[in-house]
Amino acid sequence: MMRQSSEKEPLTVWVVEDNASFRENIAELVRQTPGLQFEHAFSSCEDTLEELTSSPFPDIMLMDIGLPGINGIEGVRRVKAISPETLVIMLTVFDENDMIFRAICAGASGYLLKSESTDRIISSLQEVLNGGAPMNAQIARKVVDMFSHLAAPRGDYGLTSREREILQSLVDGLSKKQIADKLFLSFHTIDMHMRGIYSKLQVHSRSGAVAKALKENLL
Amino acid sequence: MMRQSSEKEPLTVWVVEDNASFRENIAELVRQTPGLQFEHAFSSCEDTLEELTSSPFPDIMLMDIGLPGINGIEGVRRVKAISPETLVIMLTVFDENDMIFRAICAGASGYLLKSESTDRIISSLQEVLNGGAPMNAQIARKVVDMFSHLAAPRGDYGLTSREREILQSLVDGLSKKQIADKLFLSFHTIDMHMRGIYSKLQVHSRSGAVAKALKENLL
DNA sequence: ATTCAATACACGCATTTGCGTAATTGCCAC
DNA sequence: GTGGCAATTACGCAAATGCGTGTATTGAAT
Repeated sequence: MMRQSSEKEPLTVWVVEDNASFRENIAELVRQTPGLQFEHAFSSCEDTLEELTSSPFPDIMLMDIGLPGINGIEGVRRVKAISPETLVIMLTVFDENDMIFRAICAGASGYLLKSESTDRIISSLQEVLNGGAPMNAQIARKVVDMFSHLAAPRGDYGLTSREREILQSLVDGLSKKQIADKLFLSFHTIDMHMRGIYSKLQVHSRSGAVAKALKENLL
Repeated sequence: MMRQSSEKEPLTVWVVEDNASFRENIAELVRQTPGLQFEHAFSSCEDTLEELTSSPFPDIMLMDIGLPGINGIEGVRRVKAISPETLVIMLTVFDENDMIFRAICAGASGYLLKSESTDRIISSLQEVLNGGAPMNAQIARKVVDMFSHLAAPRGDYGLTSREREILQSLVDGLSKKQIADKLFLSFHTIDMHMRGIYSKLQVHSRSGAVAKALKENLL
């Protein structure tokens, strides 16, 4: 974070985009911006990954999603695998939910539409370096919505705190005896509590309980 | 979304904030903004929820996180439960990871620091109505980072397809005998495969295997 | 041709589990 | 002050599990 303050050198930027004119537009834009140093432009992930084996890693990469061959999603994943410090901003014509989700999961730090103004694209480079995650408002909302939908509603089966504690130990793979030792309780007590857990969760085995606990995150 | 274009009436805004002076600041700010109609200010979630039972629901709510009694997180949850259409923007002095996460999961559409400029706060109201998710750059990044960490990289332990098939049955809570019947195999064969699963996953019990399978979603 | 991994089946045994049944203690509410 | 409830300890037993050890077939890799 705040990389620009700790380094004097200009920030290096690579561009990965198969459309030649758009690629040149961006490149020119970066060249004209003080503090940024345009280094390479590629038309494919393959070329980019190749270059990564022999060049110093760039600080920022602007990457199209709809690339021929290795697409942008897989591209970010591979780039981040080689150079985790490189911040990748995805560029796309679509604002399709699934793509955004996958790009972010693959390690992208920002997600912009190609229709954004050039000013916005340049300012997003600053933003990402300052620890931000440039994305347009609608995309930000989708991310937030996905997050809240993804967050399981934590089903409550009326487990007591003791039972939750033991359930956690089950998830950790402990046997009744081990749990008893850990909690300074008798083997029989643990056995008893597990019966309570089983009946409340409506399962008949530890694996069933563990599965239910993790699937509906009850801990 | 895009509510302002479909409705002529000014957008109603409620403010929930225990600090009296900050509350009045915001209220005044809203009053002075054309197109927004300040309706109520409350110092607690309890009062707010009470009012929701008798008043028409507001379009937007600005809510402090650090409230006495019912806190902001629980507050959003309850407000959204009563009025899902109301867009809630959280206000906070802290930018603590866990809080952001919980607020978003509870249904907040935006997350701003109290240190933001008043201009920013007003513009965020427009932003949220336009389908955005106003949050400062650092917070956006944290959300994105949480997302990517949350997306399990589907660890591969070199399980064979047969082993994955059996692992799935374990997650479903079947016993060795049941799995054997289901797959038309001998009990012993299942036993054998489970040993393979255990050694590859480095666990020593079915619950351990189930936990690992679900935590790192291996299926 | 031979090694290797995956698949399949088998015996034995110590340990663990799931469950029926039962009793005691502490605490909170009515 | 008593009834209810969570938490605790307890015995016994059939069933299931985890694991050491062994054999055999198949297809892919070397």
